[in-house]
Amino acid sequence: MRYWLMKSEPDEFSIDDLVKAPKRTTPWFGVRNYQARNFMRDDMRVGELAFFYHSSCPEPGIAGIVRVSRRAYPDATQFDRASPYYDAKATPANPRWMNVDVALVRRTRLVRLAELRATPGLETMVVLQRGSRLSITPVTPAEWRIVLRLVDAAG
DNA sequence: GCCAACGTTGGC
DNA sequence: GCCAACGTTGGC
Repeated sequence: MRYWLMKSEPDEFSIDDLVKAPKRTTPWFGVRNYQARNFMRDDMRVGELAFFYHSSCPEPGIAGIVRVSRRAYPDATQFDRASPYYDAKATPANPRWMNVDVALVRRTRLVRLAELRATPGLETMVVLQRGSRLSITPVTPAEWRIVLRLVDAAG
């Protein structure tokens, strides 16, 4: 049982979009980085929990908690010529990109990046490392507990 | 808009 | 297989 952090640009898909989504569930489509894909394809299991992180926006930070609700399967957008995520080298017989589905556990208060950085015990959290750009990163159980306390604190 | 950091591409 | 050039990410 592992923990994760998953980045999304709120302009593209925000925690509020997930709240409004059918069954409060979404495919985590559009990942076009092999390392992040491999985490979904090889490691993420139904029931595992992840922080939903807003990136590339005025207030980056953790905005919610989600649960993996379906194991990885081919990302439909790679076959869609109209999609910005279309990949000409991918075919249904030979898909290149995969996604899991995630379901909302709960929206949380926004735990800002600066707050994460200032919190003892999170110094080695992958997402906080210099130059870290990976859109899906593992979170250790210890980090998960620390961030959960932050999430539930008054702020 | 800037730019550091990183990933990918492609010539050789 | 190397590595320079280029493109992308993402905080600021």
